Amino acid sequence: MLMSNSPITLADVARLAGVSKITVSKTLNNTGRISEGTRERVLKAVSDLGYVVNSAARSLRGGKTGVLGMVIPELVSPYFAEVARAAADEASQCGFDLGVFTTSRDVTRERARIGTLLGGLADGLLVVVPSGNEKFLLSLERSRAPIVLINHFGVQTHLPMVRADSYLGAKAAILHLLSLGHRRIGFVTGAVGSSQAAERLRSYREVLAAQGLLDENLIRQGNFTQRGGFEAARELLLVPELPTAIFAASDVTAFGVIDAIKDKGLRVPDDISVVGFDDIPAASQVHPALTTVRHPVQAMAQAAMQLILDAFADKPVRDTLIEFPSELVIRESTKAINL
Amino acid sequence: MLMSNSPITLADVARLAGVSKITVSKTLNNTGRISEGTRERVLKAVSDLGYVVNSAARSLRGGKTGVLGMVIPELVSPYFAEVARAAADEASQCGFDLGVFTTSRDVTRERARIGTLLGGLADGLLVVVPSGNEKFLLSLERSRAPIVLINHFGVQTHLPMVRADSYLGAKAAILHLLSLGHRRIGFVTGAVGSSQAAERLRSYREVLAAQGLLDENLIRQGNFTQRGGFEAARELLLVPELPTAIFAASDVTAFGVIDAIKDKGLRVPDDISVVGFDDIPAASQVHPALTTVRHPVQAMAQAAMQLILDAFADKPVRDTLIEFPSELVIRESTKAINL
DNA sequence: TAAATTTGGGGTAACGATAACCCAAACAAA
DNA sequence: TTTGTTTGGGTTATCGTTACCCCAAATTTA
Repeated sequence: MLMSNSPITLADVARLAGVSKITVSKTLNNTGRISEGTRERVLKAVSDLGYVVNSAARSLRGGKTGVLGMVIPELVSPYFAEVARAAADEASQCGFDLGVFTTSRDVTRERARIGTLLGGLADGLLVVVPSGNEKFLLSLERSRAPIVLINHFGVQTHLPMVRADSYLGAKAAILHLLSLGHRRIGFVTGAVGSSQAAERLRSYREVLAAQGLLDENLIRQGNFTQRGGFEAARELLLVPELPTAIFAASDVTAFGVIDAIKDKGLRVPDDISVVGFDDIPAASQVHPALTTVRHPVQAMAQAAMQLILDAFADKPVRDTLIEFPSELVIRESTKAINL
Repeated sequence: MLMSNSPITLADVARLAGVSKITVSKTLNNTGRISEGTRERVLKAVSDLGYVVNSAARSLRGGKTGVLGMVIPELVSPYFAEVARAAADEASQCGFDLGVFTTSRDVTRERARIGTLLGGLADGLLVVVPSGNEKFLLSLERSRAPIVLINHFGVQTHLPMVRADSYLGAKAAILHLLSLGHRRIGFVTGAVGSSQAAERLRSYREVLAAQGLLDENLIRQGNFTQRGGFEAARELLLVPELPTAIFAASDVTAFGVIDAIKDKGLRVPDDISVVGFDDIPAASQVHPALTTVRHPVQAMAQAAMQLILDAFADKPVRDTLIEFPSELVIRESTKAINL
């Protein structure tokens, strides 16, 4: 158990066990026929030396590294963090490790990075792009390594995709509020340019318009941050006739909205009901617990993993699109309107 | 720009440019003497073919991959997410990409994974261990690749470490509350087993005891989650004589505490002041904005990166310990006691 | 003019692991 | 006894890149 300064290779193990490198390799990979005695000697040598395979060498030789890469826009966003967590869990289940990278603002650098990753470091890639960058996707499409897009909308591509519906989930949320008797329902949007945010707003507009309840004056611009939600709601609460419910384009936004409502001396849900979107972990931890629309991130992660595995098995995955419905989760922040 | 099914190598570029592989390599790495004309032809071929170096091969040859690994206990914790973000920013500044991995519950697997990472995939490692696992650290110490421990307390090790003080920061927070006139100060602890949580509690006890104000009955157990903070505070608010301030062992805990206070019909900070710890991004986004103790994660990330770079440059880094003071950030959740 | 230096570029080998192939010995079948 | 088959294991070549060394031509210096 000495601290050797040079890394231990197969050759070192082979020497100690008195066999050839191949025999060690075969033992560790369970390929080829090895006698029980030899196997034990090899395993002991491996353990004594603390040998671990050099992934670079294995990768170069054509094997897998056992590492998958994931690219997300940012780490500190609870939603992306949750998506990454689900993916990491799922990858782990399948015997892979997941390395999470954040996208670089610089597209050229991003391309280079993806190249690096795919050039032997990772066996495959899960990419979450907020609003698809065309060039970026094109360069991705040219890679021969498995790549799965998550929550991608917009720019056309042949890459396999997994995503969650936002439209129907938002519709369910609005219908829920309507069923509780709410007629004046406000909306705080997500970030400009986010396709998901656009879908949620579109759903809000269409459902309320169908009921003749759409009032554009009850819509305020948010940006997926808590402060954004706070500011937007504070403005919204300045209208002459207050809404009895507010639908926020994300849970984090909803937290800001709730802050603003409480700050004005009103109560949630007694005075104003609030619905969020995403069902991030914190949604069930706040008080009152947040009624929200859940994106089935676990199922998405599973599907994405399956696509990666399929690609490894040379099954065709191009042009695959798997879409999951989002689901209304009713908690404590919504309540029937008090007449 | 054809979509070739086999990856493009140096040889392909060399063929197209009419030079040898070595010339291409030298051109790309700026080593050796290359004429301007040749350089241009090579660069054009690289660009036409969309060539990117195979990191595995480069790593195997003894070079660097340009990728650093980071291991954190969990992705969804705002504090760890923030630490990871800071590290990724800093790595990016230094020309590295940072892959974030979450620790596996299984120590054996963890060892294997670290081995994989260090076996050619990553040039170095930043490790955040919540409570140091001895075996794990030992195996880390035997690696020849640069490793930096972040926020490590407890188990002895020779690995270079960067950490933030918790004791003095907590002391500053308590002194702040005392200066505002608070005499009954509650405390909601962090997770059992966390060395950071223990430090914060120790500080609370010692400072208050020195003033003769320590009341063990005002201490409740939390677990670094919002719900934990909520439950703990709800219990705490059942004591006959209410505290006028509550110190929470983390910002997330503080959010739960605030929820509980508001839920009881009291106001923050008018009735009860609240102080958190960590200064996660959300702390400044909530309303009222949270008074808290900031861990200088950016500075820590910078220092950690510097240690990695030093190690690359063969400077001695063993047994280095860089500790940063934490800093009180006064916002809106604390207020002078109203008599 | 001859010798020394610079410039531009190529050849070879090696990093560590493993797939494909090969080869002895031992055993069974004919 | 001869032939066929299994068992256990080693040889060779290769993945893509780059450090080290070498060589030819061009240029400078003596």
